[in-house]
Amino acid sequence: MKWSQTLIPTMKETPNGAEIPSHIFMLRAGMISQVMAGAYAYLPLGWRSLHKAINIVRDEMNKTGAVEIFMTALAPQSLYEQTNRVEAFGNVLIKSTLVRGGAKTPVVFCPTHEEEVTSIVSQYVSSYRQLPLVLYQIQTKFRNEERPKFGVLRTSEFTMKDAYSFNTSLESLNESYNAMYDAYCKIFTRCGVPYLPVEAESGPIGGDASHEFMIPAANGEDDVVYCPKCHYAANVEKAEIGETEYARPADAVLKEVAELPTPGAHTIEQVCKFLKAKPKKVVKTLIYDVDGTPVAVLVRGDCDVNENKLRRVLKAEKVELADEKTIERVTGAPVGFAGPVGLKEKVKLVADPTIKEMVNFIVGANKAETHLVNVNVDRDFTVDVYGDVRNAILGDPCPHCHEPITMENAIEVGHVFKLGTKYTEALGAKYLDEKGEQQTIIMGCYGIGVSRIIAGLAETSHDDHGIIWPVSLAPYEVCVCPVKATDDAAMAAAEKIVAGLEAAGVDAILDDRDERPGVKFKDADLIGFPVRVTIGKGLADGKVEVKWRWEEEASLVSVDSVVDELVGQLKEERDTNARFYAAKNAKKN
RNA sequence: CGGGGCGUAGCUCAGCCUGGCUAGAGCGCUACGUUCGGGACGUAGAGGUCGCACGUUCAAAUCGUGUCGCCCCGACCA
Repeated sequence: MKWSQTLIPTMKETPNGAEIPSHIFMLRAGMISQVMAGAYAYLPLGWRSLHKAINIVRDEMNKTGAVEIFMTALAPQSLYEQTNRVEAFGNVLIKSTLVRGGAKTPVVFCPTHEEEVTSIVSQYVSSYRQLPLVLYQIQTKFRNEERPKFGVLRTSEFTMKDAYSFNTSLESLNESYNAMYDAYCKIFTRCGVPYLPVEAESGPIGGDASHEFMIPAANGEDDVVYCPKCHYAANVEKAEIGETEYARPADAVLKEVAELPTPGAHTIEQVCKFLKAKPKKVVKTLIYDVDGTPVAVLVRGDCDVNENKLRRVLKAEKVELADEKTIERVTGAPVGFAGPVGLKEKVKLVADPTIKEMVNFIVGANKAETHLVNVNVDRDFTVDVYGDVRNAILGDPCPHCHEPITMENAIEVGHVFKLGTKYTEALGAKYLDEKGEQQTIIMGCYGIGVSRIIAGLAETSHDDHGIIWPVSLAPYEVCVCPVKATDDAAMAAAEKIVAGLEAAGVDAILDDRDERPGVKFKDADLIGFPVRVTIGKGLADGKVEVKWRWEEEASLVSVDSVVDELVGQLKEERDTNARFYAAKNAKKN
């Protein structure tokens, strides 16, 4: 391919609005173009890279025995009503109406395909002999994000690989799950992205066990808990906190409770500012509605309540923050001044055990514009239930080895779930077993945000000059760059090299632009082609220059052997990313 | 949906506060010439309903109101 015949609109300056490396470089390298908030068109280079990721995903899926299908992006809303997910998805679901003649059909843009695939399977699978079956597709998903951001990392429309396993037993489900888990590890390794599988909440999709695949990155939106000693890793939403004995220091002096006016201070931040205290000295009291009954939940000021954990601790169905009315009724005060001491209405007190070791802390007074100081648990109030009801924070004990955990930001790129029978039950996907008895199919589902792999790579693999693509995802593997476009001998040599590479199945691009060398080099670095072959003065001696993007030094290679040499090196690199990873590790040390 | 910022040429921005000549710069683009190993230079050009609407005014890119769009923080989110 000749540079002059494709469309590569590189930019010298950072477009207004791009703030994180992946967004900045993908725009500047001319890979993507914004259409509206949360929607990007892939230009030739971006599309090529996305396609390579898709092919790697497809290859590994096929190797597991999964079978590719292609479902519709548009589905009747009624399908989602059967599983109650129109309500569950809420505003995330993009709805529309088809008008045909006088008839109107409500439809949705599919945010995922459990319903559709299950409906298909229920139609055509009826015997245990047809199972297990794993179907997958690679397709555009639509989710109305309330706040799309960070370029291609969070969009309303994105490319996803979604796979669904249909099993007859939990053992079979585990096999499918493990096969997917292993395939995901291979996929991310082949794509050159760092990844960390972590334990995860299964969220509104439902089901039991689940793991997320995370790319550790400073701009990631998820927080991951990691134990450096035993390697326990979990999403902060899920991470358990190791059990520890919390107790007040033996020499603690408990002061007298005092009531202090705190006008206008109804958030932790405001209270702290007002009383000149740290959030660690405050205990937050949140009133929750737990299956219709109000419950007070206590955590330290710098911690967040985790509703999933709370639900499990209380063995409840539904947990949500109580409304204003309930809070006022329970506390006798407006929102923001709730405290455990002297609640107007007797409610259950649930607390994080961390508060046991707190001395003379601050709580709301259940009275407008007032807080209590020097409050101590057991002396001033008693807790009904202690439990792990908050998100882990840096330094909490690991649930397995009790070492202090670390936290990092990460980008979610994959998620595997054991779904169970939630969808097959709702949509009547059943089969007859060996005994001729009717059974409900057991399901698993497995997703990869393919477009996020590309953004995640750019986010984790770049330098000041631009992106550093591994061979496996690079839009072109080799950029052949004659220093002078007007030099006929150089151009002829370049064309021959490109033709040779292409004939051997290497993706090569010829920078045939009549630009000054500096411009070409800068563009090549910005886009991040793994190999640049420079044809300049050395050609007189029969030499060209081969420079790998992530290596400092270029090497001189004979113009006659450069094609063979590169074909060999690239073949190996495509499969292993060995040079790429070696350079990354070298940089780390 | 709350808070903040921005909207002037393909891109990055100045001009707006304090209204007034033909609305500017750099990059990019076109032509010609000189250059040619890390974003060259000269000359000549093309390119703009100043996001949109209404209002104030003799006069609006500039002031006011409204609206739309984009970005960031928060809430939200398989």
